[in-house]
Amino acid sequence: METSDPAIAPQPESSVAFLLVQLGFHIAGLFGERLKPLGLEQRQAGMLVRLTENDGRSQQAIAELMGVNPTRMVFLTDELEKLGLVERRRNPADRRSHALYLTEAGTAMLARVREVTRAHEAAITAGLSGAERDQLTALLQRLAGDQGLAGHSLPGMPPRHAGAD
Amino acid sequence: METSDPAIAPQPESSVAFLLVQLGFHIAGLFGERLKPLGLEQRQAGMLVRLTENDGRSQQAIAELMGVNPTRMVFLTDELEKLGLVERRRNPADRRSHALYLTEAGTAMLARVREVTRAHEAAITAGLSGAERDQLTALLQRLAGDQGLAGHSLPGMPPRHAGAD
DNA sequence: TTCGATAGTTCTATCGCGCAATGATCTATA
DNA sequence: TATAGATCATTGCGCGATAGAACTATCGAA
Repeated sequence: METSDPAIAPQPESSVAFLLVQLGFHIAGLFGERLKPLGLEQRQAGMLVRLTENDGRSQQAIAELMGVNPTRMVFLTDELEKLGLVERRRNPADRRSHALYLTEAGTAMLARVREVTRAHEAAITAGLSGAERDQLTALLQRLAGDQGLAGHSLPGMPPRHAGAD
Repeated sequence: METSDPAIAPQPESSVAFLLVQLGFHIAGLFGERLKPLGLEQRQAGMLVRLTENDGRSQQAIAELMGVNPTRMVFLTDELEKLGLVERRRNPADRRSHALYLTEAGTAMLARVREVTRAHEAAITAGLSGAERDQLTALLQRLAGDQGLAGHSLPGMPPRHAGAD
């Protein structure tokens, strides 16, 4: 414990926790910026991703997957439907529920989202070597595992970002 | 680039950016939880920390340091003053401005905040060896530097956290 | 003294969010 | 078949956080 004893490291800048929070918020905001040219918010993009993996599930099922309130899900779906990216269809087996499907435009948009995501990741890790990237990924995954974070639960992305200057 | 080619890593769970966002939000929320027994929010605690380093500066100066709106600063200062942790004093040289000072209670509270911060950091990094912690810190600092993040700009902490079940 | 600039405060509009109530529909049971 | 309770989606309402505009007091300069 002599290498980095937290008891003598009161500088928040050298704290893992602080750095993670700072980077997390910054990167989330940055991703929002990168998404703007596509006319999407983070949540909307996230929903598109969830949808491909779960095409045809009910709104509530998707909402649960995303960890969002059913009420919000209505609004979120409204927006994506208005954009023509998602389609509500009555489930003939249970006409209470709306099954959600990606439209063709939605699939195309998802491809663009994936491209943005790739560019985003590349920009973030541009300063690292491949080995460092792997190292970092492994460490972060360890932390995430320790904290009981499953891969699919996004707690909450900031809707907008002030610009962080 | 054969070790972790982003072009063939579409799984967001293995993305550095995604992990950082996920961890950042989770850890910020967790810190908020740890702060609750003290009766403080993250922003308030953050302001106490900023204040020790800048005792006697004007509200606006502190606001700028923290990257918050002057309007918010008024409210923030109000709260801390109501709690008896911070004191507004008129600056005799310029009676428009309010110089901010930590009270004795504020200094005591700051010590508790630091203790919580230490425990928080320890809990986050409990699963890492000292060497790994150093490695991770170095990598994160590199990223933060690459992103142009100065040590003092907290873009925005979430006021509360749903619990993330 | 008078004028423009500045620090802090207050007021107000906006936005995101969750809870509760509602209508439609399903399932179970008599 | 008919009725009761549960479930899905939707809508309405209010709360809390926030930023921008307007206001007051004070400063510095002409």
